[in-house]
Amino acid sequence: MVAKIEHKTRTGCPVACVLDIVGDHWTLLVIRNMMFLGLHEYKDMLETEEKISSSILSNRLKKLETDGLIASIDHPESKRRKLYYLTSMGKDLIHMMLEMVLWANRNIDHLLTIPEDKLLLLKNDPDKFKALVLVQIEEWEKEYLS
Amino acid sequence: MVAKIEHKTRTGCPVACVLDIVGDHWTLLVIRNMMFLGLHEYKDMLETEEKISSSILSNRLKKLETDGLIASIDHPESKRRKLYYLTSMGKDLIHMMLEMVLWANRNIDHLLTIPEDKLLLLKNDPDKFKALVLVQIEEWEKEYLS
DNA sequence: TATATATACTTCTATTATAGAAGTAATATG
DNA sequence: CATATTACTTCTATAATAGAAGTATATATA
Repeated sequence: MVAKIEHKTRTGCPVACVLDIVGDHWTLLVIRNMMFLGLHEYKDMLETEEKISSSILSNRLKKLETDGLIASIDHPESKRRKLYYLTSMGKDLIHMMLEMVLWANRNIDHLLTIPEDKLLLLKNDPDKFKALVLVQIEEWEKEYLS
Repeated sequence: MVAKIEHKTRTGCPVACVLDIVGDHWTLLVIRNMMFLGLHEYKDMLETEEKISSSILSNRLKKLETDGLIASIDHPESKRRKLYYLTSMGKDLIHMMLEMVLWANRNIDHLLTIPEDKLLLLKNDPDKFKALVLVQIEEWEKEYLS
């Protein structure tokens, strides 16, 4: 039996509910770290180019865990390290994340600096891109989650 | 010739860029007002159930206009009223918005209070749902934008 | 014409969130 | 045993937010 997770939401509007969970400057970047950059550790997320502050990262990881989008385990090689990973709820954000990226590609192309080939695959075959991302996640899971 | 709009973004990561434009508690609710609720006036947006404050609404409408996601005209019937509407860039957010709603439907269903029939259409035929939303927007445009 | 009201804001203030620096406790490495 | 690494927490200055109140202009009503 799984305890029902409590979210505080402003209203029952799905847009408002989603924003109450991931609607801030940092939460979706943490998700990006795990989903697209394959990061699983605190120290690695601290070092991403957006320079998230230690307190915010800690705070967001906790909220994401409380909200059920991520989970964590001890690193098998060290007790002082933790591994964070996406739950099915977190992984399911891939569709929304991809639409964000595609919107950016269509509308603010000039601001982006991701590699051309990645962008092309994303654009021409978003489903394949999703599948590739999910395969990478699964491979990590096979290795670290028994 | 159209002036290039300047956005300040943390980095060239598409996720970070999109978050710099719409990544806060209120911006996407304003978009929702215009996209799904068919609202076009300040006063109507003030009265939505999330109870946005006047200063935040004003602030977000300005930022959205600066960022090129919405535009505004005087109300044809009254000079003291303004009509806000989505630009093509704003309308193009529909794909992302829909994925947000679908994620909510799949993962936090118990928190939502939108009508069952709307949810069913959304779920079973998201493309039709999108088309309907866009048709409504186009009808408004035909009436108010020459 | 004078007065009241509507609309789209702006201003003010208290509270909350954020960023950045520094500190801490537990573990691991040399 | 000394030093370093990791995952935080704590502190503080700055910025953002919410809510109440005020303002300017346009329109409606007596």
